[in-house]
Amino acid sequence: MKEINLYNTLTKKIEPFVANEVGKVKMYTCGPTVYHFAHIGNLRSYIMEDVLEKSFRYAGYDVKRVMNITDVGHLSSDADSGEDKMLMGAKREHKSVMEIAAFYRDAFFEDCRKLNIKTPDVVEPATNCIPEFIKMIEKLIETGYAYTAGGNVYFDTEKLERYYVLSNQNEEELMVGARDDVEEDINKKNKTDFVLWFTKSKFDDQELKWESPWGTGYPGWHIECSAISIKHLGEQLDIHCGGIDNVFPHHTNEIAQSEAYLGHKWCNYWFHVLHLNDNTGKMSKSKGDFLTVSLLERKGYHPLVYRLFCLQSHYRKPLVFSYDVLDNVKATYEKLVKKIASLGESGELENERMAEYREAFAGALGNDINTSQALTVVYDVLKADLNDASKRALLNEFDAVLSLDLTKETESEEVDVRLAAYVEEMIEKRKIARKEKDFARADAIRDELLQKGIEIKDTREGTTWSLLS
RNA sequence: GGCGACUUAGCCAAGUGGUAAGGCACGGGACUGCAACUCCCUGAUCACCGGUUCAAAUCCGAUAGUCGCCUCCA
Repeated sequence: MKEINLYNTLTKKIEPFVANEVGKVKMYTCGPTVYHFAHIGNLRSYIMEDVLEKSFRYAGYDVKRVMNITDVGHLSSDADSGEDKMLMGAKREHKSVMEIAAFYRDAFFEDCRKLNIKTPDVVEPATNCIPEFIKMIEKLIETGYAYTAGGNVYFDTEKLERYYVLSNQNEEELMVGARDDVEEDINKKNKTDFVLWFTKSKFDDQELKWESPWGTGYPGWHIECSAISIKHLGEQLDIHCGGIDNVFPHHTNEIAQSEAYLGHKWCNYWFHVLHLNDNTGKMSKSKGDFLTVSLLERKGYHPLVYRLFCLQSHYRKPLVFSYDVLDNVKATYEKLVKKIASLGESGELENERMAEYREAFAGALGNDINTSQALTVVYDVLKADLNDASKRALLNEFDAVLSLDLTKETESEEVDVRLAAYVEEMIEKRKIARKEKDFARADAIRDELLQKGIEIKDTREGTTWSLLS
C-alpha cells in the first residue's frame, strides 16, 4: 500500500490517509440533483473524485464507493418557502418528476462515460430510501435532536456541542439574508436548524409524497446523504467528497445528524473540490447559460480534452475556464496522444528501471492528488532511457488513474469504401501534379478534399489522409 | 459584517528553507514545392513591502489584487 496524503477539510491540514479498516476505503460522493444537465463545472468535481478513487486503487486499496442521486427534496432554499428543484424541472419541461429524474440521470452518466469517469460501485436514488430516512428521523426525535414545528421536522442544532466542525463560522455573524431571495423560516428554533421532513410545504402540487409518522410529505435534502451512506457503507466512513460549496450547510448538517444518530464520530476525511469559474465568476446553472460536455463536443473539443484541462490543475485551486486555455490543452492532448501512438512495441520490460517512474507517479498522487505533477511524470517517461515496450507499459498503468485514453488503440473508423476509393484517386492525381511541379493544381486538389472534410498530409512514407472530426 | 482560499514566464503549472520541473503558445533553425506533422534551440528571481535565517518562491507580519462560502449550486 502506497502512502496517500490528503488535505482534510475537517482539520485544514494535509495528513496521511489512514483507513478505518486496513486496505479498504469507504468513500461517499454527493451525487447530482437530476433536474437539469450537468455543466462542466459540476463535472470538474466528479472528474477529480474519480481520480481520487483511482488513486486509492492505484495505491493498492480496495475501494467501495457510493453515490446518491438526488431526485427529491433538494429545495432552492432550506427554508420552508423553498421550491423543489425537481418540481421546477418538471414544470419547465411539462413532464413528470420521475421522467425528469430518469432523463437527467441518464444524461449525467452519459457525460461521465465520455469523460472516463467510473460509475461508483453503488448508485442510490434518494427515492429508494424513504424507509431509511424515516427510521433515522424517528431516532433523532427520540433522542431529542429533532423536533416538530409547523408540521415539519427540524434538526435542533443547539443540542450539539459543536455544530460548525467544517468551517469556522460564528453563529452571531451568520447572515441569513446573505442571498436576498431567501426568506427566514419562522418555525425554526435556531437559525441554523434545518428540515429533516417536510409536510407543510406550501407547494401542494409536490408530486412525490410518502406517508410518515409526521404526516404525508417528503424528506429534506441533507438527510439523504447521511442515510444512504450509512445504509451502504455502515457507521464508519473513511472519506466523503463533494464540491466546496457543500461544506456549509450541506456537509455540516450531514455531520450533525449522522453523529447525533450514530452517537460517535462518523467520517474521518472530507475532500472538497474547488469551483470552476469563468471570467465572470462561478459557473452556475441558475445563471442561465451554462457549458455542457455536449456543447464542447459540438465546438470540436474531445471530452477528454476537458478532463486533461482539469488534471493539469489541482483540485484545490480555483480554475478559470476559457476557450483560449482549452485550445491550449487541446493542442497538448493531441500532441501527447500522437507521441504515445508513435511508440513501438519492441523490447523486454525493464522492470528495474521502470520502478523509478512508478514511484514518481505514485508519489505525485500521494502528494494530495497532485495531478499536474503526475502528468509531468508522463512526459518524463516519454523522454526516459527506456525501451518502447516499457514506456508503453508504464503509460498504460498511469492511464488507469488519469483515464485519458493515452494508450488506447485508435480504432480505424469504418470508412465508406467508395469515399476511400475517391480520396485515393485524388491523392494519386495530386501526386502526378506534384511530380510535374504543377503545384497550383496540387494545392487545388488538397483544397477540394479539405472542403469535403478530408485532410491530407505529406509524410516521408507518402501521403496520408484523415477525416476531420 | 464574519469565515476561507489564491497570487510563480504570454497561458496552464511543479516547487513544503539551499540559489526556479514540465506542458502549450510565440520566436529561431532542420525537413518540406508550400502547408501540416516531426525534431532541435530559445524565456521568469517567484504580487508588493518588511522581518527571521549562513541561506526564502518556500517561515513570520503587513499591504494590494482576485475569488469563494455565510441556507440554489459541484
